[in-house]
Parts: sequence; C-alpha cells; structure tokens
Amino acid sequence: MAEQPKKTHVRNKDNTKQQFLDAVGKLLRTKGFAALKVNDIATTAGLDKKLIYKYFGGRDQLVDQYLISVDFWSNVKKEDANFEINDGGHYFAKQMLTEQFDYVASNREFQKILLWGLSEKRKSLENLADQRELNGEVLLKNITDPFFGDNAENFRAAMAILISGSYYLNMYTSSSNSTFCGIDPSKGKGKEAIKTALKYIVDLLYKDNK
Amino acid sequence: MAEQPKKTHVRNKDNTKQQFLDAVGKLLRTKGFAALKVNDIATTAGLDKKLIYKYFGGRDQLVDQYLISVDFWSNVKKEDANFEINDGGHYFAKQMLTEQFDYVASNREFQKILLWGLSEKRKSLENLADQRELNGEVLLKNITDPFFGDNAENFRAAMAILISGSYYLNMYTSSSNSTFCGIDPSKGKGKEAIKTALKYIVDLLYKDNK
DNA sequence: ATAATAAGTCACTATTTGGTGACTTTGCAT
DNA sequence: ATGCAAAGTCACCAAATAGTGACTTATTAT
Repeated sequence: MAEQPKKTHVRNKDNTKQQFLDAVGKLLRTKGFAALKVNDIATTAGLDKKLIYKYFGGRDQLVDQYLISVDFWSNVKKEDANFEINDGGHYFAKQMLTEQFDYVASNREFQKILLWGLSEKRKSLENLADQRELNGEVLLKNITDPFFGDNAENFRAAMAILISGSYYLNMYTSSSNSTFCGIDPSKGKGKEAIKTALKYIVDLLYKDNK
Repeated sequence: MAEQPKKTHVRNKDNTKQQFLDAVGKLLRTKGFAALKVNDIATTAGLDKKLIYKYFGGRDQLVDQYLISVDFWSNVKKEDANFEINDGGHYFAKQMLTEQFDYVASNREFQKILLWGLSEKRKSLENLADQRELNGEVLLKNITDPFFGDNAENFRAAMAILISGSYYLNMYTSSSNSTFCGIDPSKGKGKEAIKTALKYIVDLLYKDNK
C-alpha cells in the first residue's frame, strides 16, 4: 500500500534551528531588520517562539547566529584572486567594482544588512564590516598601494568613494523609485550607466598615475 | 522686588507645537528615527503626549510636519549660484561636492534623514529626496550637460557615485568606528583624504573631456 | 513494548507602546 | 472679578510584543 502522508512532524533540533535561521533571512529580505520580532520569526518559521529561547537564548542571539552564518562574497571574491596581476590591479579593480555592484544590486539581503549596519550598533554587524574591510585590504595593500606609491592614500580614498557610492545607489534603488542625478539605478540602463562610470573613473585614476 | 520665578507654565499653542517639533529633531539626532515613539517624543518635549494627538493628529502627522519644516541646503546651496560659470561647472562641481561633504559630515540630523529615507517609505521623505534631486538638476541640466555633450550621462552617473559615496561614508562614520578601505572618515585626516579624492576625480573627469 | 528524554505546543503573564476621557489650570474677553 | 474656552495633566484602557510554565508528542535506547 502507499505510505500514508504523515501528519506528525519530524523532530530534529538542528533542522529546526536552521528553519529559524532561514526565517530570519527571509524576513530580512522581505521586510527589513525592523521586522525581526520574535513572534514574526516564529510565525515565518512555522514553529513556536519558545524554541527560539530554548535553542538560541533569545531573539538577539538567534539574529547574531544568523549574521555569523551569512557568508557574503563567498562566491564573488575567491576565484578571481588567481589572476596574474602586472597592471597594478587596474583590471582587477574594475572587475571587482562592477561585479560587486551587480552582486549588491541582486542581493537584497546584503543591502538590508548594509543598511542595518548603518542603523544599529551590534557586534556581529561590526564583525561583518570588519570582514569586508579585511577582504579589500588584501587587494589594496599588496597590489594598488605599491603601484600608486605616494598617491596610494588618494587611490584608497577614491576606491572608498566608488564602493560607497555603489552601496548607496543600490540601497537607494530598493527604497525609492526616484532618480539620482537623473540616473535611475533601478533600471537596466541606469545600472549600466553607473557601472560604465565606475570603470571609467578607475581608468582615469590609472591613466593619471602613468 | 525681584520677580518671582514662575512655577506655572506659560500656555501657548504655537510655542508648544514647536517644542514637539524640536523634540523630534533632538531625538532624531541623538537616537535615530526608530526612537521616534509617541511616549519618547512627549517625554523629550517635557509635555503630555495627548497634545500630540490634539495638535498634530498623531505621531505620523507630527513627524511629517517636522520633515516639512526642515530646510536642508538652505545655507549651502543658494549664494553660490551667482558665480560666473565658463568652465562647464568644473569649479562649481568641486566646490559643491566638498561643501556638501562637510555639510553632511557636520549635520547628524541630515545623515539620519538620509538613512531614514533608505529604511522607510514615507511620502514626506520622498519629497525631501525629490527636492534634493531638483536642486542638482539645475546644475546638471544647464551647466554640465551642455559641456559634456555625448558624455553627459556618464558625467551624471559619475556625480551620482560621488555624491552617494559622500553620503554613505558619512553615515558609515557615524555608525561605526571602523575604517573603510583603510580610510577613517571620522578623523580629520580621513575626511581630508576623501575631499581631496572627490576634487581629484572631478578634475580627471573634466581633464579627460577637454 | 516501554520508559526516559528531548522536541514541540499552547495558554498564560509581563512589559512596552499607543491612544483617550475626564479632569485641572490658565489666559483672556467682558 | 469672573466665567468660559482653550491649554495642559493624569489615570486609565487597548494593542502589540516579549517571555515562560506546564503540558503533549515524538524519538531512542534498552
């Protein structure tokens, strides 16, 4: 005979914990960090909130656990590091900026976490920021700093502006329908314009250092 | 004889309304928009929350009233518009960017409102964004677009990135103690590096268009 | 099979925040 | 001065959210 569809829940602690973590991610993407209330998380996970206290100790610890578990850049950062670099990181920087732009544009969760980091002080959010900083530091210290010599700090500041701009424009897009300097970063055309400008500015920075 | 210090409150509706508006501004600066609860606002104003409903209709209307009342750029935008511009806005753009950077850096309230605009949909926040957009449009349409011709959109995108970067870095500074690309925008030295880079990039954009 | 333990539910209390009716106090027109 | 309308206070209820004790159900070792 066919198996009866079990009505009874399978019980598994690890699995359940994961469901809560997933619920946090889903809520974050769809409603933003302000919506991460215990009741909402439990409802979204389809489980009882009591378990949040039982397994994580409370909402904050669950949220921290979630933030630790997210591994940003994991797909965007690593494999590119094997390139031969003999142009002072010129190609690499352009590539990195545009890929990062696309990544942030398509990753609502990341946008929300960036925003969260600007809104709330929380250790695990700081850690994520530090981690991003460390990733970039590898590129900057080993490749562009030597190349730009006395202008190294200026180049760093420029990169800081370009990356920040990329972040902000993507957050702006998700929250507003308006244009920014007449550019609409929510439209494909606007996105292309911004990526073109990013590459263009990097080109100018490298050209001027020749 | 000396006047007795009056214990009794002076009663004045307009004055009281202003106290609530001031309280919103103060809370916004110090705690951020998430702290704008009716009870907190009333406590901060030193008045009863009932009056918020009586005079404004509720928290939201009070907050909208506040947002309408803030007049950003009032000191930073106008008088500069009289310059003679025969360099395609080169000097103007540099000046605008650095002044704006300083303005945002020193104006915590503005930072919070920017952040708020990224976090919450609210008509009056959109209006503020539109107002900023309109301000910039005057410069872009009349001065830089003609100068850059076919490259006008690219220049606009570049300006969008620079302004956004300026916004983000200032918000980042206020929320974190960390560096960004090794630059610390909270320190005077870091701020100078960013302003220098802003001017530098504008120079490059104009130089390349010659 | 069943007892022991862990997983999960539910109904409840506590706390915080929002909102209002009924009151007291003040300013002001007469 | 006095009476009344508006300003302002306070105690209260309502709604939303956080947190927990006592229970039921599933899993597992024997």
